[in-house]
Amino acid sequence: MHFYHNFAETDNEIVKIINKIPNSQQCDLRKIEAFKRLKPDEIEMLAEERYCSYHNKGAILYREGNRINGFYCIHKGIVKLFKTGINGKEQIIKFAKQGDIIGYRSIVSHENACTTARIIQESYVSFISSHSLMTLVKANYIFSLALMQLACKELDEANNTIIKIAQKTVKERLAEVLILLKRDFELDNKQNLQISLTREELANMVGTATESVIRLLADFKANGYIALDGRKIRIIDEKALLKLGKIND
Amino acid sequence: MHFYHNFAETDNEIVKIINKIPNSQQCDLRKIEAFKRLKPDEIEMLAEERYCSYHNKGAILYREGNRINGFYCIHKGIVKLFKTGINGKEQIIKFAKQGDIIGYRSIVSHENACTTARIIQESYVSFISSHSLMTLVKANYIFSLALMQLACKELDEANNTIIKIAQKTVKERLAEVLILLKRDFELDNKQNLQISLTREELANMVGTATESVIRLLADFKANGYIALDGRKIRIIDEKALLKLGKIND
DNA sequence: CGGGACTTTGATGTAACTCAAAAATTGTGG
DNA sequence: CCACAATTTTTGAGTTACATCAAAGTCCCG
Repeated sequence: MHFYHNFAETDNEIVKIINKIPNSQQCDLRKIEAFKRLKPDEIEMLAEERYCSYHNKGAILYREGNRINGFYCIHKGIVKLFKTGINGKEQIIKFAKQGDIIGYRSIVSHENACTTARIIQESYVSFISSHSLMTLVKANYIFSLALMQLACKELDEANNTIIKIAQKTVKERLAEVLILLKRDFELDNKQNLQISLTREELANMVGTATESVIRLLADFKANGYIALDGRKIRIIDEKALLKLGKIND
Repeated sequence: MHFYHNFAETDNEIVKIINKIPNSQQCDLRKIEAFKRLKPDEIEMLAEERYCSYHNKGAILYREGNRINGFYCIHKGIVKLFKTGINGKEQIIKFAKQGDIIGYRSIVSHENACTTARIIQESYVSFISSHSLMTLVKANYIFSLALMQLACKELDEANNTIIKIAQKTVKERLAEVLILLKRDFELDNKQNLQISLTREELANMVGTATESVIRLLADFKANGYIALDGRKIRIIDEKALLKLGKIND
């Protein structure tokens, strides 16, 4: 279990004030996928009203069950979204990265956050109020449609995850997760997966025990599919993993 | 495996012509949840353009991977939505019933259907074209928002299913499924679950083997939690099932 | 009353979990 | 920068929930 002693853990508001940063080019709203269909003046309006901040690894943006009155745009870094299940075991729903928005679901539905968002790689984010979002939805049906498409895309992914967990073995799922991590996140200069996860986090993605992940990674390594160096993972034989994971596309 | 010899299996269009029915009060669009926020004249417009039909058990409304150019409203009956996984094994995503709409995700995303929709209890449905939907989205942002909320609600449910399958045992999941079926579908005059499912379908909801469902149902019966009479299932001790299924709410 | 589809029961194998304890890595304060 | 504490990772052994395979029994419906 983790116990990060971070300001964000204890008081979200204080962190925001401490971490406030200028609306620099590091926080360009035009690079947010969901905003691609906004007109220049709408982007301008958002840029005026949004709130930029910087967060270290371990910080919490929002917590499952909390009321949130806005959503976040990720300009840089990686944010882990997870739900807390039985005995406090995490289930990782997704990793959000540059260009993604998170938390919009809760404000559209007028419900409390259904996941916790924790920074796992130092991030620049913007906070946009629920009010700003609603103004745009009202004014621009193309944007509204884009948002709907985003929700539908995530729904599709979630349904695919259900069938994966229900029908594939742990080994197959782990192989697939490695492939997906390679596709979603760049490689570093040494060809390793750029995202750094603990074995426990990998287990929480796959839906298994930490020990199982460890044994399977060792197995993959022994077969020459991957190379391991601490938390660095390098995929050597992607084809083998594709086959092992029964991945079609 | 199933081999329904139904027209719908071989030619969807023919079925529609055969099954066309008048736009009777059995197909009242005002009873569709997603249309609650439409104005009377908008409902009127939809009623003009929609297409009503009747389908027997076993009929297919659309198939995973098919292009669909509209969506369906369920006025009566039950429709099973499932994805086909490894070795053709079904994973049931949800059951749609009176008041629900299905297939809208695909037309919003301009993608092929990601599930197959099969009637499991004789149904009255309306087909509404993609064009009609878009007209409404464009004209009425409140409706647009309602649709977005629907997608977000389904997304939330899907995420909850993920954590359930990943962290609960088959026994716990089966107990939960029985509870959910009781909540979502009425009981018949003999206090049995009104929805009639094969053991295989139950297995495809839970994500397990048919034999496991059979053994666990026998176990539940032996403990006095449920009564069985063929496919009729009566829940006797809901509290025990709640506890067994580790259900909080 | 015969045949196809479902359901049930039994026997067996194994993937994966759990618990425990050692080894390695990471972080921290003096 | 080192020593010590705290995580995290790894390995081992034992257990079990669940899948698989096979065969018999039951239910329909024409």
